[in-house]
Amino acid sequence: MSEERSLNFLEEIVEEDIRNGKNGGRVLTRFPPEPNGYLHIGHAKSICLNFGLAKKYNGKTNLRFDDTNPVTEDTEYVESIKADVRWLGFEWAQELYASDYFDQIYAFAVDLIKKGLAYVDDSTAEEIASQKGTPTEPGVANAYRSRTVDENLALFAEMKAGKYPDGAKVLRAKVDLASPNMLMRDPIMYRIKHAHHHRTGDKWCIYPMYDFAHGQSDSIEQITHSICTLEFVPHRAMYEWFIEKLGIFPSQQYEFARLNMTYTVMSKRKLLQLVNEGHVDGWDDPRMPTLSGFRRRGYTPSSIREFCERIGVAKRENMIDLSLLEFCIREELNKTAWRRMGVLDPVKLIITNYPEGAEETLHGENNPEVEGGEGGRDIPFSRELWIEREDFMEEAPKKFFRLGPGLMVRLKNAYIIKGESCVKDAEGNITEIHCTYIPESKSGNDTSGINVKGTIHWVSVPHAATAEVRLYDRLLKVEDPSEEEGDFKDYLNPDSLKVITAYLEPDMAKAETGKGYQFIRKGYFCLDKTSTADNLVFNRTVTLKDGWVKK
RNA sequence: UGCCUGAUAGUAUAAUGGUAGUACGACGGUUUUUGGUACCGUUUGUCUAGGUUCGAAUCCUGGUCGGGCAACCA
Repeated sequence: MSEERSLNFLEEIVEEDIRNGKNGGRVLTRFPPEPNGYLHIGHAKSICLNFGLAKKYNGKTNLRFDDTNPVTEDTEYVESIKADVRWLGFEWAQELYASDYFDQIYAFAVDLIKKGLAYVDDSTAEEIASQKGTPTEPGVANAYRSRTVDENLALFAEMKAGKYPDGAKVLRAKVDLASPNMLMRDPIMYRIKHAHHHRTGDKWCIYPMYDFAHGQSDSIEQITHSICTLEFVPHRAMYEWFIEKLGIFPSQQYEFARLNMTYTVMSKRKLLQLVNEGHVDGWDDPRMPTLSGFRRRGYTPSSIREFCERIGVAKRENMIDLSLLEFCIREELNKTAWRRMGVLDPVKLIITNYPEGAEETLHGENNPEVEGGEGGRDIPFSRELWIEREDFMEEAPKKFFRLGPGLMVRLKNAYIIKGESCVKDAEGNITEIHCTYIPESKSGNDTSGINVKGTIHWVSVPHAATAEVRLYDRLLKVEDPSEEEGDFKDYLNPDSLKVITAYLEPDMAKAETGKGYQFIRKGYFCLDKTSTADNLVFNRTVTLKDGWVKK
């Protein structure tokens, strides 16, 4: 029942805290996206970690939007993020916004000014940058740093009141201009932005920076374990400094290594570029590593959760094989997807000894992985079939277990046939394959005594449903574009999408949205959101694992 | 050249001073009306040099290599 699994380092921390009675054993985490883009699979790791940890230790998780920069954020993103988190299968305790705390955070700032720990600086961004020094040289103080508390109080109030234009002044923490940690060299707490905020409207013209909003929000919510990615490690000193000086609830920050995956990019900036420059169809293009992209591609929430579970979590940089994600979705779809036949690269097969005009109805089970097959469907059969072009070879090598002159193969759920000949056009392309069938070899009723090594899929020509099928492949040609010369876009895979017209079993006209189908021997597919009754559109989620390597 | 981090098979991740294990991948086999699935097997690893110890992936010291840090972004 309870399998012995070793704990990851975050679980160890939490268990240790519980053992020590820290926070009364309470566990409260948060998932804190900035609503300035769509969630991707890297966020899924964070979501699974935060919600998973809370669930495991009887805690809760808040969804908090880190909306402190009004110029990049939008409610469109808020809505997509909520939908994606729910789709992944998680329910948050509270939906919160950093902007809900603006009054409180402002009061915190006033408190620090009164304590002589914050000051208003009139310097330009360039001046502040140069006065900060470099990693090897300390920064230097300017005259504003010694302003009196009263002066700072008055100036800060004026900043809030809108007396100054953008960039005229900032509020800075008075920490240590010589700190080896650049972030401690008097970081900016507030900047002036006369911008409309998607939630607070025009109430504010000053907005807190990340360092003076995130930890404060955590503290206000009494978050016990604030989990973020490694690039925030140097921020932890500020996180703790503010909490200590403010004397507020001591949330604690812990960092893990973000997810990187081969053959894709994960940064919001790059994903935005792909969308804006039209390299993809939008945020939910099935090639995108976004959750909406994976959803449209046919990935299930449970497969992504399983993936997040399997990749583990640690503090070292990592690059996960795309093949692990593919394994996760195949593993699930193999158990759930209904089997159907679809010919993606059709060539006509004529059964010369099957009567012209005749047809019959055969049967195939929906899912061989399930006891009883989950029912089945009727499959029309006739004299002319579509088969896969690659399933016929005029001069077949030894271990080619498919069709060729004199070679026998079984038509899935139907008869054994024997290849006879083929017809070619002027260029030598095969246009028609002729074969004969063995009437007593009918599937389920085979008295022929013949054993064949191969089985191929097919679709009856007069009965076939026609569909547009989108074959997706990896976004990039290389595992890691950051290891290559030049821009990541130089490495976009030109074959990441192939649109073809395929012939499917007529039954596929009744395909349901959100359900995964296996086109036998070809892969897993799902109905695209643009599909209509007149114009069926399928997306390939992933191919089947292919053990057949041509010599 | 400052500070912070990290380093275990190809990729991830365990082993918390006591047999280096698991998964994915790759390769091979058995079964198979999907060259899928399932099952079985093989393969490859503790960055390096010292030290402590009966015993080191683990502790100590030096080095090497990777990632991060000087946004009025988060």
